[in-house]
Amino acid sequence: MTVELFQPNQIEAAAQAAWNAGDVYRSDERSDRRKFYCVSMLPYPSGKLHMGHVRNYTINDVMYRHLRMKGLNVLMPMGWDAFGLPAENAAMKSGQPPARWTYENIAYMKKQMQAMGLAIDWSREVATCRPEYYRWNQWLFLKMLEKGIAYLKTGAVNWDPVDQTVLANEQVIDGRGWRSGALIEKREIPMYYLRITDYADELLAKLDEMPGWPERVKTMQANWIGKSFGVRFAFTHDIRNADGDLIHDGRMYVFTTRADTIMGVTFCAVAAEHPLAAAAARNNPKLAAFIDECKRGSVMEADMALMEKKGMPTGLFVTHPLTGAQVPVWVGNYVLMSYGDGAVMGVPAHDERDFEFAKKYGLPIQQVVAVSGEAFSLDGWQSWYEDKERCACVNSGKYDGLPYKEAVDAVAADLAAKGLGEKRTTYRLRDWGISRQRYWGTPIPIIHCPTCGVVPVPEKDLPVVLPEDCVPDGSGNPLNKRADFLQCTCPKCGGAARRETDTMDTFVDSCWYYMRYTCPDAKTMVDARNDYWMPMDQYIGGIEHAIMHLLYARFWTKVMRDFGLVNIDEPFERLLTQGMVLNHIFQRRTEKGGIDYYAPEEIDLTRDSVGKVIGARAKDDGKAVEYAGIGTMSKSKRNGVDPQDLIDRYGADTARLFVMFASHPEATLEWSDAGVEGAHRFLRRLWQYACEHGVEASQESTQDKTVRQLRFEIHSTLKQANFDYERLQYNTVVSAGMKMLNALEAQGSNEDSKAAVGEGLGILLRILYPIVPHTAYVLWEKLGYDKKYGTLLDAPWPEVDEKALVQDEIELVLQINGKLRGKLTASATATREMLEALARDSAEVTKHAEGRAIKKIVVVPGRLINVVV
RNA sequence: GCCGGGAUGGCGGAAUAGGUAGACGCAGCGGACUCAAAAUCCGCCGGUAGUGAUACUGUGAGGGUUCGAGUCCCUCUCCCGGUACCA
Repeated sequence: MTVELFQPNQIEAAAQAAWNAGDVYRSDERSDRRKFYCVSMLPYPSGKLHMGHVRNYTINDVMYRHLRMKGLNVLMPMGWDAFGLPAENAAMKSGQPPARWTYENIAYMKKQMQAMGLAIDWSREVATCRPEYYRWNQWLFLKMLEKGIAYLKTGAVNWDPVDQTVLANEQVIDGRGWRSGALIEKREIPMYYLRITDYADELLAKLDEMPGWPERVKTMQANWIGKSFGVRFAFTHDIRNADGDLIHDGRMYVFTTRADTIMGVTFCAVAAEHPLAAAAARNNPKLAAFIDECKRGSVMEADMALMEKKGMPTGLFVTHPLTGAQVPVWVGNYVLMSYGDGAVMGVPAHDERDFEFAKKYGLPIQQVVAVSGEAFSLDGWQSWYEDKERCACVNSGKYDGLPYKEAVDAVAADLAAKGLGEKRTTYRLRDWGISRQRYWGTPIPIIHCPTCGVVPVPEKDLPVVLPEDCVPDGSGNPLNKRADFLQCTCPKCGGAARRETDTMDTFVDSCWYYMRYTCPDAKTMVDARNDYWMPMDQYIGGIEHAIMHLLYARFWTKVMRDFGLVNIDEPFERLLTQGMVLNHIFQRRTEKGGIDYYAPEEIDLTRDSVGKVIGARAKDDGKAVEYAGIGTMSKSKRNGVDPQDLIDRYGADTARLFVMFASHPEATLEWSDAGVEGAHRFLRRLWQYACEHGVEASQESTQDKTVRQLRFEIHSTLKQANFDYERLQYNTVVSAGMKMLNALEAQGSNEDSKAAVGEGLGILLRILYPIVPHTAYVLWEKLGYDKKYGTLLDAPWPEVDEKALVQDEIELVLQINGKLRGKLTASATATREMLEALARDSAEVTKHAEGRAIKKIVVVPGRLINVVV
């Protein structure tokens, strides 16, 4: 065998040329093998790949190649989540239309993926910004509108009063617009919503039938849906609005999961947007000012939860439905109009938030439940109230002594008798608002007619095509300035009308792209090919998508099912949530309060004597930069690492090997390239060894002792690698490959070992191939294994020779009182009694027992003997 | 704040159902080869004490269960992800 230098560029070019020539990754539906459909969450075309992408697609590629060798009909497609905010941001900077930026990024990133040698069937490529894709977003939206699954309602957005535009949460920094620096206001505007809450029960219940999903993801989704049982009831009143009409027919509804504490209500709180608040503010300038204050600030849950709980009395009272007491109504900044009825009952004695609110504003606190053995105190919050199963009513009149469940039943029955309340199941989950006041997205197919009102675009007029030459400038949606898009005729009356300019949330795009891959040229949304490939066998993507994307995609699938488009309930059979790849973040505040991010390579770090980072400066101006800790790699934070340098320097196989070896796929990974050299060194060694020792196993291995030892090493390592492949723990598969090469190298080459070396090398190339396909593929052919097994793409997966694993003697650990004290060698067939005797008579036991009597001997077969004295 | 997850040598990580902690690498140190360097090869490599055998100690902190705990339970700290308009 001629020894050539290991030259990744040549090797990878040759392998990829062979694959492309044979179009070897194209999959179809005619195979008689079992299908396996595996998909990586489609990337946003932000410009360049980063390490998170490399990790994601390599995991998918490893799985593809492994299972294809195992004889499955595997499909791995790829596409682009091509609509979204970053393209508009880039447009504002460069003056180029988002479409151009997006298509250029797609072209570049596709080239990078091809250089990685991924087994992608590119004939199925989908870009969500193409009309032939998003027309079906529009089509299904119209069907949902028809069925009432989509509906119109108002919702709160961030309004920048200076730039006169709606901002995304990300564009609001410390309550100010990222470009204008202006204080942001909440504004209620009409939006389309999808009734995901109608599916809440099924979305929750089905989680129990999804064994292929990680527990943590199912727990997060279940908590997000947040099913709770309680009572919805009304406080009555006779408060009227500006027109003199009774507000909400004189009923202020609230929901509670703790109806057993209803006798402890000492106040109520409503949201700033609640009609009662508006009514009270009419003649109360101070309250009006407070309501205005509440409307400023963030709409984000995290901010809301952290902000100081503030309130102001309205001077209005409502009537307690059971006691008839007059209860003061407050406006609270922590009450959300979008959650439930926008009003809550206040029971300061037994709700932590109400307790703090009452303490702050001097409201009465009255104990109405107790747990035996626990003392009630006004000094601080006591968590035993939260343990509702232990609670029983006190100071509650007829309910006294009733435990939680009975008390809730009794209260609910009494409220129902008065026609003021009933038991109700509620969800934390809210309907999904999909309207975005942005340009670069799927146009919502609606026409506004002065005569007919809101008119859906007829199906025959789909798609409503988004013009691709707009350039956003930060002052609202550019579609509003496009007469050719805006002006249209009403499909109902034929009169002049205006087209809707809101576009859809990009989460709509990612709800079903994986179904379009199965039939990218279908004349309908999906066709029969989708029934072949779906449900997807394995979905792979970042843990950050554990809730929203995955829940929306599940919901969308159920809607498609209910329209008869698919015959599955759940889209994803198995889910692998890849850990985030993190890197350092450096930032500097702009004058207007925005944030400029600096890439790590643009920074000089100063460290103290122990190497701890104590300062950071920008290389360009030498001035200080704030270190913002560590966070997930992203374009927006500019802390992504482009894998291209790695690929150019060491080749794709080294990059793939290194990323797979670095950690378990599901573990978070702090980026460091220390160790890349080691990965490359390993491939070089493999190449060198294979070239020098490559022989086809043609004869039976001898029974020579070192040969038997080598075969034991190879087959036990193969067994481990098989197990690790099954549980998708690819980092230890790499370890197994390294161990195997170590074992082969340790074995000198001679006539006795020739067959075993040939066998071992054939196994090694196959277990490494999914991870380093180019090197393994080229070596496989160079060494002639293809003549025996065929091309490595479809070569049979190696089988463990159980006979090679049989050993005559085994080593057991000897413990005394659980402490390691020595080792024993015993026959593999030794009985428990023999092992106990062996331990009893050992020098270690004599020494460490120090004359104490043996109480017990624990024998773990094949592992250890623990002598308890 | 709330929900989910994580923390193991100087570093990345391994330990499959509670059973030898540190596999496999990186870095480092010592040596071989070399005029020299690189590359390569061999050896050492958690800490403390000891020439050594060995002993003690050690998986974020504190407590518990067990013959035995990185792994199970309780309390806490820090970090990461999500928190509904980043994707």
